[in-house]
Amino acid sequence: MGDVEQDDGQVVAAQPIRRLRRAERREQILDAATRAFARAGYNATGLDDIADEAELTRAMLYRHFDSKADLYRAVLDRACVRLEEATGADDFDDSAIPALLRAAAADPDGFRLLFRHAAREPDFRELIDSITAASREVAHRNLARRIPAGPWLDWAATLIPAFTLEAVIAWLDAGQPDPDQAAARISQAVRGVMAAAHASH
Amino acid sequence: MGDVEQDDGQVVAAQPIRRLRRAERREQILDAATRAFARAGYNATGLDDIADEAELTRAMLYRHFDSKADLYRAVLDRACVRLEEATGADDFDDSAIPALLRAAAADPDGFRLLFRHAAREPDFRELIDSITAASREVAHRNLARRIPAGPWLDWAATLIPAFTLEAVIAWLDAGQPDPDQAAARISQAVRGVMAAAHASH
DNA sequence: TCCCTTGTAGAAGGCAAAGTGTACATGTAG
DNA sequence: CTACATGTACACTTTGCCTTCTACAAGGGA
Repeated sequence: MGDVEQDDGQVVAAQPIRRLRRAERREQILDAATRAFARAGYNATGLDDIADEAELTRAMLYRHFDSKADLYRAVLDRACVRLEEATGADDFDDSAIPALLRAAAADPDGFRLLFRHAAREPDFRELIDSITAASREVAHRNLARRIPAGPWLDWAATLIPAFTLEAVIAWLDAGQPDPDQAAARISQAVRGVMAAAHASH
Repeated sequence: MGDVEQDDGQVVAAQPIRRLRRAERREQILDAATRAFARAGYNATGLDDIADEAELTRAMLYRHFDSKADLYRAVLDRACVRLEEATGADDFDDSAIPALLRAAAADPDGFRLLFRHAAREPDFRELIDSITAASREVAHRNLARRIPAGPWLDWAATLIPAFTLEAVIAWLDAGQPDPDQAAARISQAVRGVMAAAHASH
């Protein structure tokens, strides 16, 4: 029976127990964990929070993942894979920003989790560092055609990818208005930052 | 005696025990804690890490601070106060960015700690939120003269302060080259972002 | 119908790190 | 001189939370 005896002794009809196949349940847990972790990051999120979010018991989490860290890695990995699928090889051409917006809109919790939390967590940031390092490389190559080598080139190559991510997250926070306009505005803003970076002051 | 018997039985001259008055020692602990926390944030930094950094024992930390959280708050408070002193009322006029650069250069660990770590830590972000909220307010007011109310105004008002901080931190990471040029470049970049935000697309 | 898998509920274990206590050493103010 | 605040050293307790274990319930395919 799915019935439940409450504190006051009343017996009420509870939700019939939903049974899913392993793969489905796993995905559902990953979805819930992504939402839960996205709120406060790894440390501040207890397994109970995740279990509640997934409407499951803590025990079930351990039937699908070896540990909290394992679950977190699975969450981050999935978010990374989705991001890479959505953005392609990330060549930083004009199609990159619309692709990034699509990816963020398709999985906003995962996106925020990756760049707002995981990027600052010592035990996990390596996963994200590979992405940001690659972006910096690409930006560095592209900017090197206009900006002479030196600290300002390094500065711009670090700043522009970081700025782009901030702009995308701010767009999510603003309610995802008009993706096409967003892409145009962010692209223009990036050009503005580039201009400032290679101006002679 | 400041001498110390080592594992191998040898007795060597140790550092003479440095005794400081309470206020001095407190400041020294805050300095060390700022450095230690700045590396990895609150959770990933143990009291032993801080004690090592300060060249003291854990017990001493408790003579100056009630708890780890108390110490962290003291560190953040001091960083906030220094920041506010260095930037003045933060009116976001043209003097704001040079002031921000001065503040960051004067206390780079504190600056990074505030905006890279504390801003994402649920138990402590309230301290930083007041700063970022105020910046957003100011930006919102200034931008409202050019950008019609709506999601794009909100987007720009969130993004521009965040971008400015990213730019300052990237400048720290690049080795703090030429503060005057940095201010000019960041100001120009901000104008570029503003232009993109209020363009009609 | 039978039985395996998925599921609940909750107690108990274990471990890392915070927090406390005690004993003792020593520079410095009074 | 001497008393106290500052300091070391280190063992101990507490706590929070991950992790494991046990006992039982129930859906659903063979």
